[in-house]
Amino acid sequence: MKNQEIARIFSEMAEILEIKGDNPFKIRAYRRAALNVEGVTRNIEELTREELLEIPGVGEELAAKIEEYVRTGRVQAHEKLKGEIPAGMLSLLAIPGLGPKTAKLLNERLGVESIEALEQAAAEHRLAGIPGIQRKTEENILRGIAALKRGRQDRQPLGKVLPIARDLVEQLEKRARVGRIEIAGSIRRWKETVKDIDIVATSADPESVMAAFVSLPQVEQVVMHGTTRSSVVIRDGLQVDLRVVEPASFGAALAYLTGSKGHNVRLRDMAVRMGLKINEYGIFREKDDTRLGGEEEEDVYRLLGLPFVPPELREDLGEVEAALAGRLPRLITAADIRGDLHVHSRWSDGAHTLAEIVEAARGRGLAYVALTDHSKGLGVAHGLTVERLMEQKKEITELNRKLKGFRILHGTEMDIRGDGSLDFPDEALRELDVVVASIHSGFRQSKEQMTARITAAMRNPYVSIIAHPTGRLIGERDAYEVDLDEVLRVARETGTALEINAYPLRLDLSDTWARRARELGVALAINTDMHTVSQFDTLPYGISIARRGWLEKGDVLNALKLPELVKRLGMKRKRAG
DNA sequence: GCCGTTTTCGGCCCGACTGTTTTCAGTCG
Repeated sequence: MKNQEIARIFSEMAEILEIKGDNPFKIRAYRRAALNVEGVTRNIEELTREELLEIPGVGEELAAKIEEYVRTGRVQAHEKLKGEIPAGMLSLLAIPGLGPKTAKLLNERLGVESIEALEQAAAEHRLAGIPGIQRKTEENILRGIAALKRGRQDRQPLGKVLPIARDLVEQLEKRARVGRIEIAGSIRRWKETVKDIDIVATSADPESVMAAFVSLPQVEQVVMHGTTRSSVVIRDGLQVDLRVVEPASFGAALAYLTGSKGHNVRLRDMAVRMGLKINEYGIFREKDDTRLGGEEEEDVYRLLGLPFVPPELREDLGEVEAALAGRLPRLITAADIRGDLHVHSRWSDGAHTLAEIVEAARGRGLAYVALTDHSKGLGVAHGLTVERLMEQKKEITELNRKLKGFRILHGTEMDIRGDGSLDFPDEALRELDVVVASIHSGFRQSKEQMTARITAAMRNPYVSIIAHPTGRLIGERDAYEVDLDEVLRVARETGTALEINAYPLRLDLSDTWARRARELGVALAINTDMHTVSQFDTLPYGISIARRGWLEKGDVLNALKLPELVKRLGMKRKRAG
């Protein structure tokens, strides 16, 4: 997939155009196209000209550039632009607070082309005195460079940031007189990684809230301290933005701060065409500035004639069009999930007994779990031999006999071995209700080998689900090379489901691939892969990925009631004869 | 460069904060 590379080229072109001082709307067009190309779920190389033009923000010109890149591996206009600015100048834009205008100015006046050269010039106070630059700007640039060098992490996993954000909200509620308060931004959209924390609140005394905010104990640096808006950097290098508005503006501010930027631009654009104006204070009639709404987020959508768009969909990836056409999906919710099809017990490397797992699952409203302990190939995890698998079956049968309104399905998380063979023979698999198969070794194999291993497993009539299909650990380990287009094709062909793993560092399939799977009619299972009962509580992360992938209840295997699930699992075996 | 129940040309989302300025440009979200 060249989607990412093309997106990077377009956004680099936007940056160069910005430095050159080109038409701002043209720059915005490149940015928007870059964002949307990145979000395209299909392999962009396979799209026709007509399909390229359907990407929001891609017109004839940019479609031609995409085709040029697919064909030749480069974009001439991009090469030409790169030649028009000094090499290295783009790197300066990575410094927070330093934009294209200043980068250009510094380059013209001092000839700096690298962060190191700029740092030295600033340290020698050669910046102050350039028109528009005084001592403070010089200090800010040095601070920005220092922050960059500290390895200001670009994006951090949602699973790490969400608890921190919730804690901040709790502390603000305790220390300041806030009315309504909510986490906004990409956290509220449940993006798998986030760059900063956005919080919006109401208060009768905004300035005191700001004062309390910038003096929270975990604050390391105050970036900005205004009367209604402040920014701080806390431990872990996370930036936190707080915005305080009047109660009448809470909904509008929440919508604005939730974004995404692309989504907001679309809404505001629609508003302008309707003679309305949207900002973070409300939605107004343009001609006389009358406020029409804004206390609730729903106001914004209602006044545009749209149904409420759930935050998870607000990425400008077709949700505005779908809302206009009345075709928004009825997204799956936590209440729809009836079971968990990927669960480990003490039989392999889990921490709990079957009874403890059942109790925890029931306590969370689930009606079934599939016990899927590891297979023998995974020695480090005490994988089960066929003999122990059959012993386990006895225990499950016993326990099921005593249970009312809950069922343990017998399964396995079977290792797909390095050579592509499976860890259990069909005679053993036949005895199980659910077979989850996954890769645990040979992560460095070629794309062809990986794809062949997974598709071979899917062609086994007993394999029900492929777990964590890309093997990634966000921020720790990249996904292995695998042709997911081919995996999806074979999944559809064989009737195999794919997993959305709810473990916050996994979350694969990812949102965009889940959406593609749904479009192809491939079933998904949202599983926790739990090893301790507390990990049942990661389910919301998996559900959020499913929602970001536009999934409805009907797309998800473990939203089925038990009898339907059992029937569905049997279908693949029957088809295979 | 994109895009159209206002338009195929002429628009294109909107505001807070900072620093350097005396009314605004740059940056960010």
